[in-house]
Amino acid sequence: MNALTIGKVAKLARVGVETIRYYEREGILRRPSRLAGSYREYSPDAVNRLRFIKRAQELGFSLREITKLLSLRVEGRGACSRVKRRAEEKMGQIEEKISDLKRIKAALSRVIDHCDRQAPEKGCPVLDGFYA
Amino acid sequence: MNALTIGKVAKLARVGVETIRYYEREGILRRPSRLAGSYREYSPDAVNRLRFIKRAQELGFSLREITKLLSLRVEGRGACSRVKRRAEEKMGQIEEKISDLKRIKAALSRVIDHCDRQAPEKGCPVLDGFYA
DNA sequence: ATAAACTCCGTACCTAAGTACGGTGTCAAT
DNA sequence: ATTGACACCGTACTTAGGTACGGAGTTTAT
Repeated sequence: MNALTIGKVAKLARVGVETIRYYEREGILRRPSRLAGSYREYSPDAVNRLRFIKRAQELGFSLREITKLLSLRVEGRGACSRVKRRAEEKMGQIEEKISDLKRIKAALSRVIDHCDRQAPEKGCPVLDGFYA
Repeated sequence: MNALTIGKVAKLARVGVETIRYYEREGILRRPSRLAGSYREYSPDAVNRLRFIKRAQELGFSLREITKLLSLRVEGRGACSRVKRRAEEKMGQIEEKISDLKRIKAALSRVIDHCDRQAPEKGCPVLDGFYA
């Protein structure tokens, strides 16, 4: 049999098998169909979903937030305005993240610049740039 | 006495007093000087440092990473190239975070757009946009 | 000068997010 | 048909990052 079993998904998404089972228990991943022998069988989408989850965590979102983020879609009438509001809210947050990251980036670039001109730096350049 | 005690710093930085003591134990915050009565006394910088730490956590950095980030400064000779290399590395990471956040943002904006035109969405628009 | 509010310290406890264990069942290759 | 790799499940353990507790000392306000 040549199915996408949990181990293969884990390897492709670079996560542990136990992590996948954990996500399933927590309702972050839908429970997959089962093969004859009771093994889990995944669709290739599961790999992307896992990769997204991992990356989103590195971007500072909790599993709870990620779950909500991934479920943002328009389904059925009435859901629309609610979904839209949540999407807009999240977009705002993300814009703030981007702008703070840019500030840290700019601060780092000042550090590098000071390095280049061998000017000894006093204080904390990274911090100094952040609350300017 | 009108000193910046731990409670005031905590309030200004919107963190708990216990968090500050925890950061001190973990070496993330330098141990402050003490007043006569053995109370901790902070400089106003401590507040900014704490705010930075909190924000950086929300941007997906661990306390360990944040500590290293905050210590990136040129001090003494020889340190320069090492500092520069680390700063450049971190800048790369940050650029990747920014670009992934932008992709999520674009995906959200597609969700909102679909909402506006009442077009029912199939699949997962957020996810679909991420691995395009 | 006494109470309320704040701080001290050490230790214990908590939550999120995994990670490991151990005994059993399944599959693929020899 | 046996062996090795993989999967099943439930439960227990771990790590990061706090948060709470409790008894004692200090400061501030009344």
